[in-house]
Amino acid sequence: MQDRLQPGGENLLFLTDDQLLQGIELLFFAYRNFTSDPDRILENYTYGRAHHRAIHFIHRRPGTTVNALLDILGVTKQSLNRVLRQLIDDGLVESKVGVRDRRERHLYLTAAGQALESDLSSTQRKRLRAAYKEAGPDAVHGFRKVLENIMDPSMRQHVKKLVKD
Amino acid sequence: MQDRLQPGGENLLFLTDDQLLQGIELLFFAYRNFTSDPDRILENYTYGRAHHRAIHFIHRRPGTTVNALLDILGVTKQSLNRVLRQLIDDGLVESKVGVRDRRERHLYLTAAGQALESDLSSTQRKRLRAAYKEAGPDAVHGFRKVLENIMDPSMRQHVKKLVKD
DNA sequence: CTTGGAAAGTCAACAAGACTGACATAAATT
DNA sequence: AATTTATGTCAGTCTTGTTGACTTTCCAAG
Repeated sequence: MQDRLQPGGENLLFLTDDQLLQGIELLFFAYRNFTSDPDRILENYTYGRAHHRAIHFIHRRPGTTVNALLDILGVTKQSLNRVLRQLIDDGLVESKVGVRDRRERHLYLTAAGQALESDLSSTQRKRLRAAYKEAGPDAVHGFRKVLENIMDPSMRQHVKKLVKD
Repeated sequence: MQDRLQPGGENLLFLTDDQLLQGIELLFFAYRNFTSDPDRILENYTYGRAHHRAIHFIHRRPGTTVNALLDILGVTKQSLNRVLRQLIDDGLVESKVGVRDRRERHLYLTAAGQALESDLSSTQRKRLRAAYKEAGPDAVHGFRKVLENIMDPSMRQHVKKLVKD
């Protein structure tokens, strides 16, 4: 928009402090709206955003262990345990003792868990799909690139990429 | 990356559910890392993220009223009031009675408030600047475009744009 | 000029979800 | 046999959000 090419010079207007502050605000508002859809659904349950996060990552990484989940979510085990206990008690998550290492608990969504995941996820996918569609593939590529750069390098491995067979 | 042009067809691979789920995870991780820098600074104070948000928006919109801030932050006045009271008591924020409407309180950062704002902001600007720089202007444009599309239309007005004189 | 309502501030109680610290159990590893 | 690892649990604290009730200030309409 405002960052046109300077005549005969390099365009660095997108690095001004004002542009950066706008980016900070964009992230703040977009993220809040983005999480508001599932939050509304969760109001009908005794669950919150913490449950949503656990459900999302168990869905994406079925069979993941508690420790791996702790690593991804970056919370304490006490905090995660409270969430998992509720989800297991309510029959949304199944915890299976590891075969190779029986200390480990491998986590899976039950049918009910998958149903809730689908509900929560579909609102966010819908919002993101509309945003992607309107912006176009090039913009989406830029969006992903900048987000990846914002992330700590050590966390980038946690974004699960589709593996082509 | 994975979304190459299909031979003779339209490229809609960036709209697959898997791509969308990756986008959801990118947003989650990037946003968390993005807020972790100021969070670390705030640990040295009795402040949290709520104080940071108030400081940020008072900095960007000096003289804004409590009501306008409530609209932007989307919290209850009781919640905001607790935060503002601390910041005012600690001499980081100044509350001035409105001239035209003396019920209104206009909020400003004091010198100390500006100092903390600068500390908090600089960590995020640094992270974002590096991310922008590496991704390039086109990617930044796409990043902003998608974030704007993700936002509720009614919130877009709240992202303060630089006014060219 | 009175009064209704808006803006702001305050008090109290509560809940979610994060935290720390301490401790328990089972299983794998050394 | 001793130690480490993975997990689970209890207890208490903190931040930050919530609702509800109430007061003060003060603009503006009748």
